[in-house]
Amino acid sequence: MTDASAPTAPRVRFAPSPTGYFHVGSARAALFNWLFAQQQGGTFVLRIEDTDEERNRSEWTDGIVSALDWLGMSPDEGPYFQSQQGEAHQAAIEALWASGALYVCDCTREEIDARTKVRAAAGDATPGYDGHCRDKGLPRGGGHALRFRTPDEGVVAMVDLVRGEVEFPQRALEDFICVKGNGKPLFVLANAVDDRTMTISHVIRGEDLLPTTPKQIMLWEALNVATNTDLALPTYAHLPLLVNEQGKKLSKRRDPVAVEMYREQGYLPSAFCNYLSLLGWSPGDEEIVPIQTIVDTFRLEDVQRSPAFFDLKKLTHMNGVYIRELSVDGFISATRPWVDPVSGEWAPGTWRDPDTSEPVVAGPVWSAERFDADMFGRLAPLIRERVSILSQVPDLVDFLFLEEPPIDEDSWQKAFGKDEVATDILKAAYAAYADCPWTAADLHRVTQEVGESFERALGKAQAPIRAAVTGKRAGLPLFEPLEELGREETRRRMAAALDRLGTSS
RNA sequence: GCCCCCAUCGUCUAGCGGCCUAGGACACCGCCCUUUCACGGCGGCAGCACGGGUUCGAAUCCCGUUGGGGGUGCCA
Repeated sequence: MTDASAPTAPRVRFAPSPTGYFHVGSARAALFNWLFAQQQGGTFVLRIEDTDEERNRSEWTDGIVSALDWLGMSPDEGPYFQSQQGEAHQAAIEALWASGALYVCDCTREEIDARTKVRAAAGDATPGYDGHCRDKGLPRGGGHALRFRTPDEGVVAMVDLVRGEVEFPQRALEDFICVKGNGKPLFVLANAVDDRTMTISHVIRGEDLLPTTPKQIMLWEALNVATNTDLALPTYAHLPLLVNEQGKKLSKRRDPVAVEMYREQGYLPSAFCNYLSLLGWSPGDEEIVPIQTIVDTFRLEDVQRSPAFFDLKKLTHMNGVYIRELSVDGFISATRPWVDPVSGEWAPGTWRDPDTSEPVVAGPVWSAERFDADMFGRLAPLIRERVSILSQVPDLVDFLFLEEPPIDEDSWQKAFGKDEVATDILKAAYAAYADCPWTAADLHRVTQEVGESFERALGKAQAPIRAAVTGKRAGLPLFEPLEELGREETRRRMAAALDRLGTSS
């Protein structure tokens, strides 16, 4: 038995067009749809709007599906493909035509623009198409487009869950094209028809689509009339745009918008979603909260109406917090693709920027044989505290897994450039390390003693040793890695450094 | 040009008429902790765009101005 008064579970859809990569703005739209569906016990539908007839469609669709999967927002239904809704689209077009909602227009863009210019000169600022072909009664065919006849007076009013009441004066709404000359529907029509066939209850999308909403509402109502149905209009919710530091809509050209890139760089999906949820919404007192808390407290009505700047610094900070909250084992397995890729598994370095065809991060610099998982595991707690994105890990441990430490010239200069005592300390430590007990604690003590003999604090005393053994001036605490490296290799590197300094050991 | 949307620290936000001499977070700047670097702790800087109303009382409501953004394709 169904209770007519019981609210039906909402059906929302995420409807991206395949473009080769997954845009962060899309990810945000997907997230808010997903959150709403989760909370309301609704259905999250994925619909690929692929009517642009492009190549590599399946590959690009795979990208969307796997990106959603990575983010933990796999759809309950779909993916459906707009390109496979041809029959429904044609039926809708025929019904609209039969009901007289459409008319044929044979104007060219040039003709329309010319007339607009003339009108402007005459002081009439009404833009857009002027209804030139409205009553010409042109026959269908001949490669001509079909326009939707809009009323001249009145308003289209809607209640947007985010924005409240919004009204559009009809006189500003031109007779828009909804069927191309080739008979295929335009986005505005196809999108609305698909929402009807998929019985979508809530359309949650970016603010950039707000201006097309009145057209879709008119289309929806015309479709109801034409097909003698009474499908309820979906409830709309238009999310604020994600913008760059200039306050402009995130653009593919100059902003880092590919979600794949964030994955490559080692952002955690949990942190990424948490950050995205903060753009235009707030969970309250604490902003770093589990996804379930977000699901529970999320309300479309609370979504901010103004655009939000996508702040990489804050995202990165939050990612660092999430990394530090990982268990040691969790950290090790999360880091694995960056330090020890397993063939067949996802690995960084595989995704190419569609514009440059370049990978965004490089893989490990050492060979698989040199990587020591046990050693890495023992050092993991020290590493975990020092990275905010996972792709920073290799740089912290490379010296452990390479034959020779990669010498950073700047660090070398800092360590030995102007401090002549540095070489003496290195020499003294080299000697002291010859027969001292080889544990981190002992190395700590012995190094401190060496430093004291030169009236140098430990902070100063460890610097030349660090440069000699790791090639860098900053990194993990020194003595644990030295213990791992072993007496022989550590002293070998110190001797090599002394050689390089032109001193004999 | 026209239509639409928006307006709290540099940024993301809390605030939904009195609890606000406006709270938090990121960033930034100090100090502390410290074997480097980080983490962490403490402190600091910094905001209700402007002008009119409404009200005993306005960041909160209304109007206007200014500023910003989006849309304006036989793209989606």
